[in-house]
Amino acid sequence: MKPITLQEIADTLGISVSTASKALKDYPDVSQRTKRLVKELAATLNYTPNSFAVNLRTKESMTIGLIIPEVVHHFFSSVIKGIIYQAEKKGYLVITLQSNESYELEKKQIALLMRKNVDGILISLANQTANFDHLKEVIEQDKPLVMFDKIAKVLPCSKVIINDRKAAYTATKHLVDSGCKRIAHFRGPLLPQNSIDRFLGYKKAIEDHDIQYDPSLVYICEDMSFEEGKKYAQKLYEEHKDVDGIFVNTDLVAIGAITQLKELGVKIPEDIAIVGFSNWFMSSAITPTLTTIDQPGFKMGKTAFKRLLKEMKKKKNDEKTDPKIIELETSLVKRDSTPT
Amino acid sequence: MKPITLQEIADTLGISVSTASKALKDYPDVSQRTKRLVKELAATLNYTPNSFAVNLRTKESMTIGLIIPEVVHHFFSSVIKGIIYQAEKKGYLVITLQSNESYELEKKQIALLMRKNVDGILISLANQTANFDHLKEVIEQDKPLVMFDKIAKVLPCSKVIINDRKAAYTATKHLVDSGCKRIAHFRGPLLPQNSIDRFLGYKKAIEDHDIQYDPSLVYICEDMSFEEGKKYAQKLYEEHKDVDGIFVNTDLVAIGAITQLKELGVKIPEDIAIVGFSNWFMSSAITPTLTTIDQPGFKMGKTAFKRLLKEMKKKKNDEKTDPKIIELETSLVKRDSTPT
DNA sequence: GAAAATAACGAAAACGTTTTCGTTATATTT
DNA sequence: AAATATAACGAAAACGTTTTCGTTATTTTC
Repeated sequence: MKPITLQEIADTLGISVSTASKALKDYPDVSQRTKRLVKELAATLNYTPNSFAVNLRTKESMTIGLIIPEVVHHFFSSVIKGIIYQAEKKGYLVITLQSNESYELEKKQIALLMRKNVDGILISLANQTANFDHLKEVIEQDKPLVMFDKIAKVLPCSKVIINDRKAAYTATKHLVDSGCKRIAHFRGPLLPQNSIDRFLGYKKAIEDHDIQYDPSLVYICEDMSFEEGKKYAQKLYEEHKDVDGIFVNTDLVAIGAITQLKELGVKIPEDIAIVGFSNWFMSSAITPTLTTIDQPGFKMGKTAFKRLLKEMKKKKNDEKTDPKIIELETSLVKRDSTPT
Repeated sequence: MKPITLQEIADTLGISVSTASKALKDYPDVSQRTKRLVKELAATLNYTPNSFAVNLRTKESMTIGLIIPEVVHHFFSSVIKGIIYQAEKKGYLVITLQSNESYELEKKQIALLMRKNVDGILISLANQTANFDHLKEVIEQDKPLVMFDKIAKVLPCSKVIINDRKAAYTATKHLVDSGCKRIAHFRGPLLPQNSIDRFLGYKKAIEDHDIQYDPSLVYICEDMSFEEGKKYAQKLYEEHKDVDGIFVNTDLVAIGAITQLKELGVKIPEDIAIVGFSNWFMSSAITPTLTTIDQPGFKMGKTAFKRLLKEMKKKKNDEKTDPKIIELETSLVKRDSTPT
């Protein structure tokens, strides 16, 4: 019932705690015979080191913290999966917290993780976060920190991202190349950098191809829901009969738009071509299948953890690491919502 | 840079570590004056207790483990959200692991969590898990354990579930009440109890209403994907022209089926009525909107943690708790895929 | 055969708290 | 004034491990 301790192993073997400990960790200054004895006894007694004591001694817990805006989200849950997968592979556990897109919560959670002495922190920012003092604090305390996807460019820490602007450019350019002359954009909220960058990519792409930028063709989706996709598709249909292409900030909204346009009798892609963003699994399921940008969530999670691990190791050796920005490749997935 | 310790506070105040500690925790045997002094200094120095030391002393870490078959899943991610939400509210952190539906991984992860000395464990079983020795071990070690959704009935621990059989009965009965005479069932894999129960509920419902059970109307979806929904809808359409209702194991498959049937020109709900299971957010988005069973994931997560917390507290007071089975209510959400 | 090297072990400090139990000094009761 | 109660503090053990540094005893070297 009571867990076995080194003390007990040492006692039954008539040796000291120190040699018992050293035997288990194959120190050179303990005889083969003793090592064998200790290891055998430990195995039969099912000994496992008390992790609390180990943590206290070694000052590390092999645990990292993860703060994410929203767990119930196809992209973020893929990232979580990647992080957990990679962490477990390397012997680390992950404490997950959800900021709910709230700055206040995010701030509290950072403090919480610092108090818990996690070995490192992974974070994707809440939309509401505009002040970064809580994160600066983390960096100043020399706690390894890696941001992913929703980042703050100004912070001196490593980041794993995609090039939203470039991807949006590619998506929009694909519409242009498909023959679209008047292209609308359903964008996300004003704050997070991602939706800004995607908007800028869109704008650059049309301007580079001699299409006049028209602000009235840009619709802002506050909560990026299916319903908003339908709503703005309806509005677009009423306000701009001449639009022949839409670049949508995210697949869910795009699918909402497609649903509505289909009901209005609009032919996709003949009348209006559509490109989404994310490559959500449903985008290959609907009719027509949705052309989109593949955003590698699982890989982003893996990469972010790998980077964090590197920084945690460096820290153990009292080495400094320079912040690194890792840009993951995205790709255009051509499907039936754009003409071949 | 170096974190502040009680020792340092005690030294600068010229008192002992013990009084410093007691002052912070409002022990009665320390003067108001000293308490004030210690608290003020602690505040200005930004003192936070070293959690590793606290863990070692108190033998608890205010951390629980969570093992879930798949993170990227609308229902499970809702449960996770509920767990994290409730746990954080009560000062607990959650270490999440993913079993990937693999028994071997699940076993390893249980061992891992036990070694980490989490205060309790929450688990939803992998489909592959048929042997429960690893969980019996947990119970024997007197570590609080609560199962949810995918449970093992034989284990003597608390469980939070829905009544799959009853819910499936309700769903199928709704089809009968809507006038369906020949009702098919797209079920899940053979192993997990949930798909068995849903099948049994379906079977009972039709038999209770004098409809002959016909095994050829039951299709097994191995991975419960959108594509399988399409595939078996196609098959059903070819093999059984007379079917006028389908109860589908999960919304995603149901939506696949609807998609395919629409393409075949089948009218929903006039020709074939459909009921799903889960109340995934997309089920209110598609056309026609999907009648389904609402499965309260977030609430299940909250409830499971609450139960675990109760058992953890009891354990601290050396009290025993009897396993309790908590059944959450489900409800039929009537939408357009069944006749009004 | 003395000096030096090596092998094997243990004592003890350290990690930072929490909590029990004494110990003083003062205040209260008879 | 003696006996008792109370208030305020500190010493020290304990949690279980890791790791440094001595200490033996044995072996090797010249």
